[in-house]
Amino acid sequence: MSPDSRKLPANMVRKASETRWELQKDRMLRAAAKCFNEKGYSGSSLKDVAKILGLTDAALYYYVKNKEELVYLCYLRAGDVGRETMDRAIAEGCSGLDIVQRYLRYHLEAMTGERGPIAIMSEIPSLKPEHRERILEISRHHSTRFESLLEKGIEDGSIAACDVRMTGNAIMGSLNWVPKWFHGDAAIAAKVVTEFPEILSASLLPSDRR
Amino acid sequence: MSPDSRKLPANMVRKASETRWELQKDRMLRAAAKCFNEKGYSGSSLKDVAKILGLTDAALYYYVKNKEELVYLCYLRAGDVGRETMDRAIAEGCSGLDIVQRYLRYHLEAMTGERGPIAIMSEIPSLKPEHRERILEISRHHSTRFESLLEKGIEDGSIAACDVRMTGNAIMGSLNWVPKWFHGDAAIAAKVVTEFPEILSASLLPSDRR
DNA sequence: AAAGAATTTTAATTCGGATTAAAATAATGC
DNA sequence: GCATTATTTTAATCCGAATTAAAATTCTTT
Repeated sequence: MSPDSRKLPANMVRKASETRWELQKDRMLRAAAKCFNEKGYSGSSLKDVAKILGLTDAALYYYVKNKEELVYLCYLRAGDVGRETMDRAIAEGCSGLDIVQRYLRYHLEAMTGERGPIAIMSEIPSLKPEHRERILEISRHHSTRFESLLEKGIEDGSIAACDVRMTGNAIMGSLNWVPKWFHGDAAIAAKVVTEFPEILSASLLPSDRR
Repeated sequence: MSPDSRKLPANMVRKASETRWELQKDRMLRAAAKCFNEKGYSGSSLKDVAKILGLTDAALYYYVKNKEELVYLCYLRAGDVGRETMDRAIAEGCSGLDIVQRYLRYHLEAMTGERGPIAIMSEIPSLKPEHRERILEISRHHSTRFESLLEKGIEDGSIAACDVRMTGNAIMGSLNWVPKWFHGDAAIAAKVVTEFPEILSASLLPSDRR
């Protein structure tokens, strides 16, 4: 039985064993993300994921109910990273353009750094209905938020007028694809983080800021 | 037995039945591309693909040896489209920038138009070794070609100096992702074709051309 | 309309990988 | 060190989807 399904005395503080469980689970989600990014959801066996962790496939069931939940959690985690990096960009940035560029940088730092690998949400249709709806909602919400950043920039004059839908798709598509070709090289990570925000935001610059 | 494995008298001209076979096979590859893009390679059953064609799963074996060959052919086809559109851009364009923009437009026209859907090469690792090597080679070659277009542009002054590797990754990533969210709407297709080349090539413009 | 070829279906068979239950090992609190 | 809980493994079982072979249907040609 997994430790979080244990009954705890109401006033008891959770301790080490649970932290370990969470740490292991997070390691597992990152291992899974790596596999899924490389070989796809159904193309990755639980044995593949377990091997990265030095475990047996059956051991994974101590952390998740089944494989579908494993992807779901990977996608949730990816959604968290997207939301958090955007939150931070909004908190720290000033103009619309500045926020967009910060968001791109923060998200790229997360993807290529400590928190990576992060799962590409490329097989949402494989999720069971409730999970699929949940992830779709998160995904749509993130896109919408990004588009409103663009609108904000257009209003404050930091971003040139554009079709925010298309521009959003173009920029986010490039971002989403990064985990497909980035495989952990630190030197490349540094380049990605500095170059990508510039490249991807170039089309946003109003003529007087170029 | 499939018609092209028949022995034909050396001077005999191939005719209708074979054309039909090829047409059906092409329909099948497009149906498969659609499934694979949506649900991934292993996530799509042959039954899924067959259903789109109004066939039974077993019927597909009249056209391909097995499922792996089906993906392989989808990827080959995607490679053809990439190569052809780039060929055409090179033949018709003048400056490096012009060629890049044409390539993007032609490729997007193909993806969103008659020739689509085109498979995203996202599960190359699932291919068997020979096929995988072949596709990797095609894929790498295409990237390299694109990067040399960027270099040509930098030399002829139509493109600003940049890291062609990163810039190539950024642009091609966005392009590769299009089939993930584009699902055949003609009005959107038109927008994609006109907007994307501009958005994606914005970072290439030298300061005097902005 | 009959013969032969092309195409598809029906009805197995096969196989890998997900899942489960019970047992074994490791860790922790007392 | 003992008892209890946490974690992992072993050893099945189960199931769906790929594949195959033979039969049925459809198409072409004459």
